[in-house]
Amino acid sequence: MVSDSSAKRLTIYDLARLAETSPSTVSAVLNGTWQRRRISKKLASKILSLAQSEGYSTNMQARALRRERSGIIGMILPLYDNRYFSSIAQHFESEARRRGLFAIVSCTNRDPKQECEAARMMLAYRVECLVCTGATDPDTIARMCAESGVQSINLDLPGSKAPSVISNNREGARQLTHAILNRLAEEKRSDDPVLFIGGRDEDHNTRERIAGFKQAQEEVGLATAEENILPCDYAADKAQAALEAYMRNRSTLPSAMFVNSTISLEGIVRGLQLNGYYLDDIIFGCFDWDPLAAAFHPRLMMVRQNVAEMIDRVFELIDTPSRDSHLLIEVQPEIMGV
Amino acid sequence: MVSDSSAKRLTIYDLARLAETSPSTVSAVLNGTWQRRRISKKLASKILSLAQSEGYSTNMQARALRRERSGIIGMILPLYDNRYFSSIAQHFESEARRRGLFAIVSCTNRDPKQECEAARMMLAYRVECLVCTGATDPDTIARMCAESGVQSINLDLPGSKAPSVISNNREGARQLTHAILNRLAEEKRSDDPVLFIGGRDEDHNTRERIAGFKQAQEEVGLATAEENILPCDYAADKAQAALEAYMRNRSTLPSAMFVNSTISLEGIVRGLQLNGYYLDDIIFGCFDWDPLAAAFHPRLMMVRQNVAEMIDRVFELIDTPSRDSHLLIEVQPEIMGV
DNA sequence: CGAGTATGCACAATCGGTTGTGCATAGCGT
DNA sequence: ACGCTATGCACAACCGATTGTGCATACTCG
Repeated sequence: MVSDSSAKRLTIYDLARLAETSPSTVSAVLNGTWQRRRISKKLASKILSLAQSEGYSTNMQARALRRERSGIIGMILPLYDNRYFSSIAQHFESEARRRGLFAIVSCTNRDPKQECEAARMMLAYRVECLVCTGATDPDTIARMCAESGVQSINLDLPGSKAPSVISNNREGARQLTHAILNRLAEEKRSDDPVLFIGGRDEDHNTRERIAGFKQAQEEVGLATAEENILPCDYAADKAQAALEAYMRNRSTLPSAMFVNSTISLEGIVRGLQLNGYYLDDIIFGCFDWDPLAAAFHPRLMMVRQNVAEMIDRVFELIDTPSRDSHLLIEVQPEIMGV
Repeated sequence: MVSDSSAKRLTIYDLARLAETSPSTVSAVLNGTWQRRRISKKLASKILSLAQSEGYSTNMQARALRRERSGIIGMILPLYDNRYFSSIAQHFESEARRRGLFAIVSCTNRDPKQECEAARMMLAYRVECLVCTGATDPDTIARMCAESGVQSINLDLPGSKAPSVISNNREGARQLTHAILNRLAEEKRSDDPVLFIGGRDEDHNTRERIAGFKQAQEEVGLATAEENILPCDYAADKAQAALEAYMRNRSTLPSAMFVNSTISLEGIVRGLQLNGYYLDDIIFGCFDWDPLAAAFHPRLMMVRQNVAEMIDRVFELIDTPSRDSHLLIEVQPEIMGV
């Protein structure tokens, strides 16, 4: 049984009684609008020090109700458990705080049902804006928001019913692939094909990354065999299984791999270790960034998405909303470890 | 400028008009208390289907105000960016959801000021309970909560003004140290000392882990030299610098290290790679768990704290609050990779 | 000294639900 | 036909803050 909050909390009515004034005056003082309302400095400071000493705290529910603004901004997120998403959550929170907004973040486990449920909750709490990160079905949520007259913004994965801020996946993948190819050339292994593994081919980001992967190879006069592209889903186990299946048809490891996420990388590395392969010679490019992984492997290059800038773009959209629901803002990621 | 929510949202008054009944009846129906209030089934279903079709959504601020219960439960957290804390946030959220509570989580960057500020915000939003995770100053927050009549619970790091749920750090460290010593014995390197590195010696968990570290060595008849204990703070750079300083006085790497967190591990691995050391022979025990890191290193053992059980214990305390502010519940972690 | 402005504050309506209470009407038993 | 209970709902008072408006009193100027 959750706290009975037996200790009744101080209200502006209590403060008014203590200061021998009216609730409206107290409210004006606490809001800083007292000069506009011509409250005397003397009374104002009396009320302020009373509020201080008595530990008054505004009831945000009452304020939200009356103002018809909750002061809350929401985000739904697939998971917290990688650097990319956790960094999104952190930047979002601190930027919201900077603006006097209260951020609430909900994890929805890449499950459309949970995404909807979370969005419904956030709308019930009257969020002023909902940022929809990596949603499997961003358009449904955008529609729900629109029906409630709430602004929504897609992040990481684009949608068609609200503006979207995403990484430039194609260009990032192109650069990462070039970095891989350069390494191969430096090590005189240019003849070996590069394997692309991880992600879902239905998802926009994976498709773009595959396009960038192919483009880079084309740019140096290489063809990309379809058998070397394995969008086996993100999960570690799936990637591990996909690589093992791939290896059943060949005798040697690929010299280089483009791995579509750290979670896929986990499965791949684990599988290779289990099968007794020596990892350090493999050139890895991973479209994701994890400094601990980067520390471990000498030939691991990683794409670090520019989360700070992405969140900045999101808040710019919040400040000056766009009517264009197809607006797509792409942010350039950075290649680490080249 | 955040959404003007120009599209006025439906209220129970609107629904009452549409259903030709009164707001109180609508409210009773939507709350499921209509049988108690002897509303006819016919009217009830009429209202329900109307609410459905019109997309009504309860204004939680209004409900919270009237009920004097927000339905919100809060958590403050140092960071999201490791597996332990992100998993805490996720479990907390899903358990809260299961109970019909709305979870809000705030990152406070291990900064006492931010912790206070976040707690103040949460109290202003009238959270029904505040879980204080890894707080640098849990007692201050516990006091703030107590003054507002709000229950608070410490997680991960204990406090003295509210019940605490933490890992059994000493026992976990003892077991991890034994695992390290066993590996050393298997590999005939028992004579080499084990280095303890990372964490802050002011913090309860680090002290306990050092105690467990010493205890395990004592149990097999080994003394622990103080010079082999380096609580250099958690940060990667600090750990890297501490190890480099340590190495200046010796010619060979330690055969085994007890690393106090993944963030410290990052600095250590990076430093060793930079200095050209071969990592795979080193036996690492890390008091923290990261499956990607575990995949990379063949001799890395990790302590996985039992987050699911810790969160269960937290909610048990919420269900049946304890008056004993010194209550300390310790949960056994698991050693991975032995 | 009287009209006009400035100063300092209080009143009361309102935001959208929730809930104790009360009032009709219908149904039932004798 | 009369009293009694049961049924079905509406009324109105909150919860705690915000804000448009209005009313005194004090001050200013001609």
